[in-house]
Amino acid sequence: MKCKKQVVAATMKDVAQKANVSTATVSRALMNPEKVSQSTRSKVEQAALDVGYLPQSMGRNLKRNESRTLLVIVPDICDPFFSEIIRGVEITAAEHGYLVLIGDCAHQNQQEKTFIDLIITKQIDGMLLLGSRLPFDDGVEEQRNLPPMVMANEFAPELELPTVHIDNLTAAFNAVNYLHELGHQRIGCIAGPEEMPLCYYRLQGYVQALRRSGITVDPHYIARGNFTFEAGASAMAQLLDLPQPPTAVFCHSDIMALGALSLAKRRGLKVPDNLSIIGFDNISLTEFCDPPLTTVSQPRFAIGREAMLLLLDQLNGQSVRSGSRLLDCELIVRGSTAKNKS
Amino acid sequence: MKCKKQVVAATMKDVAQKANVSTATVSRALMNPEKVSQSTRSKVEQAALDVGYLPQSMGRNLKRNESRTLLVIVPDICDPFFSEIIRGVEITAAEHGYLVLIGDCAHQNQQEKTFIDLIITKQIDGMLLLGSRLPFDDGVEEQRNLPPMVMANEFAPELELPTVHIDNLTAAFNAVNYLHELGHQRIGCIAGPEEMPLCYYRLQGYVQALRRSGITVDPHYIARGNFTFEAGASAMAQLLDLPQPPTAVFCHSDIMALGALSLAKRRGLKVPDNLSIIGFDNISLTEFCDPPLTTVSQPRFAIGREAMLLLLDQLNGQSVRSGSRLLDCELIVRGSTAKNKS
DNA sequence: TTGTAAGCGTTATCAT
DNA sequence: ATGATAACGCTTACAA
Repeated sequence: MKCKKQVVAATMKDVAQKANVSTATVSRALMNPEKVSQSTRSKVEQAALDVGYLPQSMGRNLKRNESRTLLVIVPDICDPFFSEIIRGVEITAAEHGYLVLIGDCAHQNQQEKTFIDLIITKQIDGMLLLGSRLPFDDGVEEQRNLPPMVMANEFAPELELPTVHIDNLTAAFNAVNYLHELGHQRIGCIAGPEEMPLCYYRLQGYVQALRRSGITVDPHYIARGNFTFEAGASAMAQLLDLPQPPTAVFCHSDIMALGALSLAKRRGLKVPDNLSIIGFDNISLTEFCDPPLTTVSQPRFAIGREAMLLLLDQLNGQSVRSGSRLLDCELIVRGSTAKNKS
Repeated sequence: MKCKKQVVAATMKDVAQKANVSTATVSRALMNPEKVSQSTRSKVEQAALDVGYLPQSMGRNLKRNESRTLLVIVPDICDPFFSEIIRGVEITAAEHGYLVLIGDCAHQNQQEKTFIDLIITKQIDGMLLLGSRLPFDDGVEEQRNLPPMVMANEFAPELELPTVHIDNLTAAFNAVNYLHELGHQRIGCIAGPEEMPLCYYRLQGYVQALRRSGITVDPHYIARGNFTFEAGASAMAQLLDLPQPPTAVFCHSDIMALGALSLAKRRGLKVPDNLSIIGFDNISLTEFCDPPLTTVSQPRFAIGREAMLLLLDQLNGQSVRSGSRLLDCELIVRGSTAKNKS
């Protein structure tokens, strides 16, 4: 029996014919079962089953003027930090019948224009931002009305978006404080770019922890890097070249911490014996490197999930949950930190 | 001037009114400019510009019975190996006006059912498989007619799909041969699951390289793991427990190689002095670990791009390019391999 | 060359 | 409780 009766997907008309009712009734029976009689309901349900009917989204979406698709803007899809957030986002979206498009900002090819077009052409109902900037020119949002948006992981006060985030300041504070408890006095910081709000908070945490410990903050002990391995290495070099190099370093990301670790080793330093290093994010790399990295773990899956829930709330017109969600994070102590022996 | 004239996106009707023509003419002027007079064309173009018109995909798609959206099935979105493939896929798709949905198979939540539903409900026009299996029960594809598909990275001969891949056998052969050239005679293999065609080829490459070198293949030197760090470690343990443990190991993936590396270190072995290790994939981790891993590099971005091009060809009804595409890969020699000193 | 009208698959309004 | 009908935005015969 090779021939297929039904080459194309079943439509509502098919169900209607099979059940001897109108398409309107089919729609009601399936959407608002309480609005049809018991008998027709089961008649329709049976017919739908028989022909293998599933509502075709394009017709429905056109009528409802929605796409049931969301866009998540990712600064760099190849950065492992974002993978698990994305998974949280997608699973949660799927649970609520939404599809998710990934907007990768790292490459030029995904032009800014593309994203705004997705909005104008009604291909997305909402956006989830994992970076701190809108993925198109400022000012555009004044001309166009933007769809519901939520920000996760980063901050952009001027956008006034619901946000899912950790307490970066406290996390950094605790990390640096841990180094101080280990007896370190000269503690450096390898920070991310100034323009990232994230980094501002983490730097403040660093500063406050030092102050709290009665240590004077020396700007020379603060090096900047752009979240790459190489930047971490050269920032570390910069710190080690100081007359009194730090005995411990707090980094704004694991990748930079790994770069710092690598350079320290190249210079013949033993980690953690001569130098303690703390990273941030707890990407899987940190378990496997040598020594394994002490770092701050963020609940990445939960960040994705909560952000999506916030977005779904907006789409459903519910009062925006609570504005924002603060999630817990945790200092994971591994082998890259030790008591100060200098 | 805060009030917005146009709260909703401009439709073709708006353009038609502005240009004093019918919507049909607008459609023609924009789609088939040669079918309208010079004057009306510019009139329409101007009007479209004025109202900021972009075709709304839902209307168009409904009419054309397509979604301009593709689905890429990823075995595990958190496996860094796939990230860059996905980037190649997305950029190429965007260049051709297609959107890409990511189907992550790793978690249960993304039920198999979901994927087949995307097909039935016409939400996707085609699929790109990064694993060797269809993401739903066998047999289903006999009842439903599946959309155009392309496979990348893996193999499934029975599906008879156009495929983008490297020559796994030769790559493995060269890697193992390199170990032999370094003087190693007892060469182990940490292989992936038997049911992955990929692993069959890599194992064959291992076997053929040994034979070619006149080395008898000892099945005890072949350990299996499921592509996780832990599996790599326990496979390594198994090999080291042999009466005559190998002096070099070829691994089917970097992650397993890192597991092996970690265990070897825990047992007090020096890599590469006492043991050489080769991985597969060249994920970014391999540059940063200690020692950096010798591995086989795959052109991941190109794999994604070529696969997408193949899929687009099918969608355009062009004769499927060439059936399949074979891409080059390369042995990257780093610090985890050295001359046999035993 | 251009306009009219039908249709894609749904849902919503209005009768019945 | 149900059915006819119009509508969402776009494309395309067919007519003019």
